[in-house]
Amino acid sequence: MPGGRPRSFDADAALDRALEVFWRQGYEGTSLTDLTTAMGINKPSLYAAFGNKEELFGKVLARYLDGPGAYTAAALDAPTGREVVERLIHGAVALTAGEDTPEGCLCVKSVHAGGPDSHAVRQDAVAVRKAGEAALRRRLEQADDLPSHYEPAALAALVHTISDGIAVQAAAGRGRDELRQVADLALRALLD
Amino acid sequence: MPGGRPRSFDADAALDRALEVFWRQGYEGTSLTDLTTAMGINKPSLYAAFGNKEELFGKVLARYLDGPGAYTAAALDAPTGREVVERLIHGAVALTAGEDTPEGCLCVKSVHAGGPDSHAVRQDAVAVRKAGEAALRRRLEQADDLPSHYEPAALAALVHTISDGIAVQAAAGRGRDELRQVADLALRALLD
DNA sequence: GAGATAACGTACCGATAGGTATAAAACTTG
DNA sequence: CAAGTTTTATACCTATCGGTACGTTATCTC
Repeated sequence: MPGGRPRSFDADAALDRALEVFWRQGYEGTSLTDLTTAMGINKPSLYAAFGNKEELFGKVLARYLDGPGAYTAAALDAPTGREVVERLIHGAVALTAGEDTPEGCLCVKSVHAGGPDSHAVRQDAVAVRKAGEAALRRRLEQADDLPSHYEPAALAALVHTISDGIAVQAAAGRGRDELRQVADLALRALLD
Repeated sequence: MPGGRPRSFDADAALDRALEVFWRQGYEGTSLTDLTTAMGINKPSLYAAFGNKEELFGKVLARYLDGPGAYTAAALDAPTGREVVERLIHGAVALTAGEDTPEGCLCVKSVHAGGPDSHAVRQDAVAVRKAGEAALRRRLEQADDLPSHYEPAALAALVHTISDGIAVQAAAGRGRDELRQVADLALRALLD
């Protein structure tokens, strides 16, 4: 009883194209025409496969976390607390100033979508960020190699903050090499 | 020979209203209707007094730097390098998590306007940021009380990065009290 | 008070926003 | 091959976008 015309595009590949557009231009700066052009499909196909713009963004955000942003979860598997922090900070540079991807961080960009129609999108981004920081805090609670004056929650917040700063710097055009120096200096200040 | 009907609104006050809207909603998230409503004037008056949306934003950005953002220049007058850094970081918290102003930083938000029509605005914000950091670097070059392993340029970049991170955190909803703790912890890591 | 000047309010402009109705096309199942 | 199903492409919808033409109103100068 199924049947029907098969779709002529790869949904995952199309989602990746949508990710790149949203990542580069932000939610508000991206039109449906931008999306359909980049994805190589037309609007009815987009709506049938992904829902409206807001829902598509939700799926793109999930893919972002699962792909380019996966380092944040992976970093928590490092053996020591210091190494967790190092991986997060270096990972932020690699992500936000990567050579084959747009500059900046999709999540940070989305937090700054302030228009009336972007409320849900901003909330999504905020929720993702909060969950990530909570996971980092829990991981740091189990580390015993960090300078003793750090409370895990406070250190998690600070690492998150520095990571955000790196994303802004990348979005504002600072290059990868310079950004790596900033990251190394931050790590020395934090961990030495 | 002058004459003519006098304008029925205070241009400076209107600019302040425009500032608040842009600050809260970002450049792309703000429509002319949002602006005229907040400013209490209609479109022809807006265009006659401030030019188009892009030019208005330029004037708003200048006013932002001269008003809420003036602490960045004022901080450079502090007697010691340490105090300069402290004022900048604490000032970032006060600015981005102030109780009577929108959360976040207009300049950081504007950097994240990624749409095709926002190119000039993003460039403006980037230029302002670059100038600010250069001024900070020059000030730090003349400080002799900072930990000796800091190069002024690198420290300026790191302080700027942390300041950006604070702005993102504020935009993402972290409250003032928590943010102050983050700032204090960052200062201890940087300067102790 | 008569002109000249400039800001005002309204009503409008083309372009584009996000989103959909409709019908042709491409497949699976019987 | 015919029926049923789903995707495709085109063409269109309303609302709003940034921006402006135009006639009215208020002021200054003479």
